[in-house]
Amino acid sequence: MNEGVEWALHCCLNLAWAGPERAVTAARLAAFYELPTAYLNKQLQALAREGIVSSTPGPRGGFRLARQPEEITVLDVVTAIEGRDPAFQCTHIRKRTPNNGTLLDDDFRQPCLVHQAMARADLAWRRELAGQTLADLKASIEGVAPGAAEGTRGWLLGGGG
Amino acid sequence: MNEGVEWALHCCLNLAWAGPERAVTAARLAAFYELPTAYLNKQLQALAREGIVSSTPGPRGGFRLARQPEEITVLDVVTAIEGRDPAFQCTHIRKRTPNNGTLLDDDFRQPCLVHQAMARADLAWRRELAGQTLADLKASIEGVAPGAAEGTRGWLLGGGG
DNA sequence: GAATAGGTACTCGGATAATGCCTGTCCGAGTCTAGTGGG
DNA sequence: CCCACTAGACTCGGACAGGCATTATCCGAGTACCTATTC
Repeated sequence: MNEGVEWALHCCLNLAWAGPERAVTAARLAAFYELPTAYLNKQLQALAREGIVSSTPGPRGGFRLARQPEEITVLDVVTAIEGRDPAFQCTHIRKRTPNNGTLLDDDFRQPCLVHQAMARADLAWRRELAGQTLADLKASIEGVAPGAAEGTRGWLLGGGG
Repeated sequence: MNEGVEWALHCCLNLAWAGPERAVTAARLAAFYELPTAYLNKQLQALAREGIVSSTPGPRGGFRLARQPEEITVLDVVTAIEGRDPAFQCTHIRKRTPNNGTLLDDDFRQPCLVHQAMARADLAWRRELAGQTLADLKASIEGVAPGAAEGTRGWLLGGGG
């Protein structure tokens, strides 16, 4: 799985803590985790394309959450980075079997059951991710780390290095 | 996800249909789906290392299932090919945050909640795959394609091309 | 003093290289078989 | 006729290149701000 997924999730949480008033630049988000700025910017662009964050250019520009944290699921962030395709790609090798005369032609009217089995697992994975919003994650973290919210917000918006 | 997963699953099913009496060569399994023989052999080696199939060298050699289909889950096959590592790798960027004085040190005694969220999804995925055995899959296919069992066995063991 | 035009600095955005993993291939080690010669 | 030996062929097994996606980077388009000038 793409490494940017982890970056995107943490950055979205940070943007949630930063609040919607002011935008946070990619450089500042990258500095927070010592990540390569330009590459993180690429991930943020992907989030912007999917309407998860909104970007504003120019001075005082940067990124902010485009929706409320309650309206953004973890799945949204993951699919924005990874794309919509499921991990398991059925290449239909089953249909390349020899002598379809022996194997009934009717066999191939049915969907590939191997594909179905993998699709079920993929669905369970997506369902689990879709069941958690950024707000849930944010609340959980604040529960175990009360200082995280204000501390992160202060560092991102303040001038501190 | 590795393309070999699809190959391995179909090949394991074919080995189940072929039965334990005679081994099936990698070349024959590859010919069944028009796959590159040497590369499929590589995947079968991975299955052999994990004890899912057993290999016998020499003439009349080849591969056969090492266990009963009831004792092989889809997850077993997937992890044999893909490895045991979960798709999401937590690189702990959270621990690289600046000024740990401001952010409470206690924060970092807790496990990363982003990681936990992804791990829960991974667990759901694995649980779904572990819930299905090769025997289940085999029975489902035989249900919709009654000729598959005998047809496949005949092609694999017989001399037909 | 206030408004405006211009310049400047800053930000995102997409186009462009470098790296690592997956894909694909090859040849060698080991083993069973078949044939051959001898008892 | 039966057995042992030898040669052969066949199979897996791991070591060796190629292609593509991910990683990383750079420069250009656009915008807001600041400054200087003019009314």
